[in-house]
Amino acid sequence: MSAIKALSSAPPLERLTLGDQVYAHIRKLLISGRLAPGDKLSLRSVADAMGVSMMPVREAVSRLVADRALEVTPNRALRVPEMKRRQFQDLALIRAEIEGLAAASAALNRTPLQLASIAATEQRFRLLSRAANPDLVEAVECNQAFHFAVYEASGLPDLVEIIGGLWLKVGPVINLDLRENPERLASGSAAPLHAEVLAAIGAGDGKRAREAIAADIRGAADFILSRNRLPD
Amino acid sequence: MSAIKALSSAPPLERLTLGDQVYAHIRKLLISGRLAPGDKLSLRSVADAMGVSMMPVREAVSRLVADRALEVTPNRALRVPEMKRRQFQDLALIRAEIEGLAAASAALNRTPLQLASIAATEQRFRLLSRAANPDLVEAVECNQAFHFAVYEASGLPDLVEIIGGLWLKVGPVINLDLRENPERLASGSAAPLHAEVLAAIGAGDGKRAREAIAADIRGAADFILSRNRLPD
DNA sequence: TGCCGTGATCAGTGATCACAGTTAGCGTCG
DNA sequence: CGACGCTAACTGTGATCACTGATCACGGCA
Repeated sequence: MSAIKALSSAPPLERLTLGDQVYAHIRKLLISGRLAPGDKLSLRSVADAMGVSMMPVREAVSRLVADRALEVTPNRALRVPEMKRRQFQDLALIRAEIEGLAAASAALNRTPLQLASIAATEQRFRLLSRAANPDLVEAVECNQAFHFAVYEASGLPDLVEIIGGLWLKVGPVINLDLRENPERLASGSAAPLHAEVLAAIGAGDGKRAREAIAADIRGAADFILSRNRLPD
Repeated sequence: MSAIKALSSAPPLERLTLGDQVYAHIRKLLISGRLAPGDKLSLRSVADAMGVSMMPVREAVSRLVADRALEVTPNRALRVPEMKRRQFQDLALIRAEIEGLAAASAALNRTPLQLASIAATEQRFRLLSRAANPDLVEAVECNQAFHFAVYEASGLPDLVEIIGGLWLKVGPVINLDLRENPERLASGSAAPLHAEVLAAIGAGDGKRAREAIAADIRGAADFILSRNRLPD
């Protein structure tokens, strides 16, 4: 029995199907903006590109379609949805509320370890946004890491999942825009607001954390809307 | 050309795949509580029961698993997830916030037609909950119809979709409980709170609508938690 | 020269087959 | 009589094939 016990200490042993891997891959491409709105995909081409059969791709795509991260047109074409201006505004409103709740909850429930993790990503993002020639891909990932470090600290996994779905929708717009307007990183108010979030969470001030996150989201959304790259 | 015009007047012609129909069917079973936590399914049995092959069922189930409305255990068993007590509390908190936002937005954005629809479902629910021997299945559906009439009136389809995902998770618990404790319908505070929601939306008072919806959600959650049927 | 029918080609959807892993039931041995 | 071990049925996953429908280019007719 002792041998059994020794073995059972290791195995979280999560199941990783091919479908899950394909899903994770496409999801990352979407959130980082490497798949832009309007881009077309096909099950067979993705299957060939990833070296698997069509089945795992179908499974992954059906989930992404359910998340509205992809869409099948009436013509049976598969593509990244265009985001209407109005929808983008609505999503910013929704995100401010939901991610604000997560930030407020994080201020009350975060562990010291989680606070340290938030502080670390905040510092990394601050240095990155100050750099003379920042790596945009890294900046995008770092911004995401900071936000989700905060949200994870809320202790509400169901809420984090909802937020992930929202990022999946706005990711192509936000990160594609950042790629084309790199100056937003330095001139924007993201870095100081992140610092404000960190300070509020450290102080256990839920209300302040909520407002800072909401301001961060609204700031980025207003910037993108002002550029007027969205249809409608 | 006039003949062409005559033809084009009719056909919205929406696409309805078998996978979509299977998804809608299982989803309805879950939300109405006819599939209870712990219930086991299998792709083949569902396929046989619905008279289709395994493929559409796979497509539907993969979406439901992505929504956490179903889960595949490491043993490859497929079942309705058990809800931990803690998770149910968290979901009530999240729902109060998100559905509260939808109600507040509905108070500001509802059309007269939507207001009438909300009033109609409110009245139906009120009569039903006063009845001597209420039809529980109908009451469950009517309660759902009222809530979503409110949320639809928010004018935020993305938000409605998120709420749908939340109901998918809590549906099996809430409606299974209602089935076993029918007295909650008459003794509960749902009917008066629904009336309050209706009044607030009619008056365009977002804050009041938000608080009434939140109170309704918390009331039902507290009742179920007091019955202590949940593990952990 | 311009339009429309027609074919090839490729899209997603659904069915069927193959496989690895698990589970449960039954027979056998101690 | 009880426990162990094997086998058979059943699970989800992945691959392959068949089918309907949509797009587009070519060619013939007006």
